[in-house]
Amino acid sequence: MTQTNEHCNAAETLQGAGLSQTTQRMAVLEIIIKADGPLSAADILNRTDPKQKINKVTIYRILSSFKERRIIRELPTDQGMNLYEMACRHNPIHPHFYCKTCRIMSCLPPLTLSQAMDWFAGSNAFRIDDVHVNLSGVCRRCRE
Amino acid sequence: MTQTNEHCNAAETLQGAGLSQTTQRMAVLEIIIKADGPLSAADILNRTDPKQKINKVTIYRILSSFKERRIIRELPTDQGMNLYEMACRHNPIHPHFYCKTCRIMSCLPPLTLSQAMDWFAGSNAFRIDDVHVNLSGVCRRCRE
DNA sequence: AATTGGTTTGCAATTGAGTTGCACTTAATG
DNA sequence: CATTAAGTGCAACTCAATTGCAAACCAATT
Ligand SMILES: [Mn+2]
Ligand SMILES: [Mn+2]
Ligand SMILES: [Zn+2]
Ligand SMILES: [Zn+2]
Repeated sequence: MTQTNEHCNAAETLQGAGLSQTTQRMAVLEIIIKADGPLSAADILNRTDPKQKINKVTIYRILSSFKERRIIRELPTDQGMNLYEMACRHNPIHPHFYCKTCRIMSCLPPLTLSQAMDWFAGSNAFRIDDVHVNLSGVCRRCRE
Repeated sequence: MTQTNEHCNAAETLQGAGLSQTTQRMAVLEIIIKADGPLSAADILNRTDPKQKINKVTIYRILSSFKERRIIRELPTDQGMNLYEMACRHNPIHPHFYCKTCRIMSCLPPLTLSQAMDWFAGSNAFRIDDVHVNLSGVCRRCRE
């Protein structure tokens, strides 16, 4: 239910993605690696060293380039903002649970939809109000 | 791949949900029922009768109350806006495909995740870049 | 019919996440 | 070091969605 990405190394990850190793990128990546759940851009800003605060715009640009290079995944919420988590081999794609009250997104174990249904039927950990399954990419018409 | 909700009746639906039958609510609901895919608030506004244009705020409030009463489902996109579709018995919950190029969201047949993987592996209809599975509701800690 | 009170709508102003333009700074390379 | 493309900070901006408030609507009484 929590991310187990303590194995990822920020410097190596940047190098592997062909991104130069700036202090801002290192700081943002280390915050995401250390996090025990998905973070918003504001969460990341709040966790930066107050002595060398990174500009909000820079954080958005870094997140955007990390996402593009598949270092992180972007998780849209119903609340009009995105959350981010590591997309490394230690953190395979999985469902999430977003609590509308405390606004915390929890990671769930990877399951098929039907397994998930069974699991939730027998679980009272969450009261599920909504299920969203969304794929995105480029449709056939737009590729030709 | 398209919605088959031609069976839903706007007036009955409002009555069943305990909502009074105003001209604005009827217009919005009929637009969503007739649509052949999920619509944004702006899409709905564009489809209202120009002679009796409904205010944008009213549309948001109507969508909000429909969502609350489970008449419609809200589908967040990566693009910072929500899409809406009928949540009636004729339109069971299912995955969606959002094309980042033409910005059209297509409805996909209901499948388990593993079925979906197989289906997509053999299909070249879409180039899938992202998969999001999100549940939301209220967590245990927030319920007690 | 007129009165009442609660609900719904319209308009203007506002919020807040995310973006853009441009000048300044920094990291990588020789 | 010196050069230069890449990265960053700041201010202004965009745009979906929200809020406050007054006017309009509607149903239920008098
Ligand atoms: Mn996760
Ligand atoms: Mn759909
Ligand atoms: Zn909670
Ligand atoms: Zn397309």
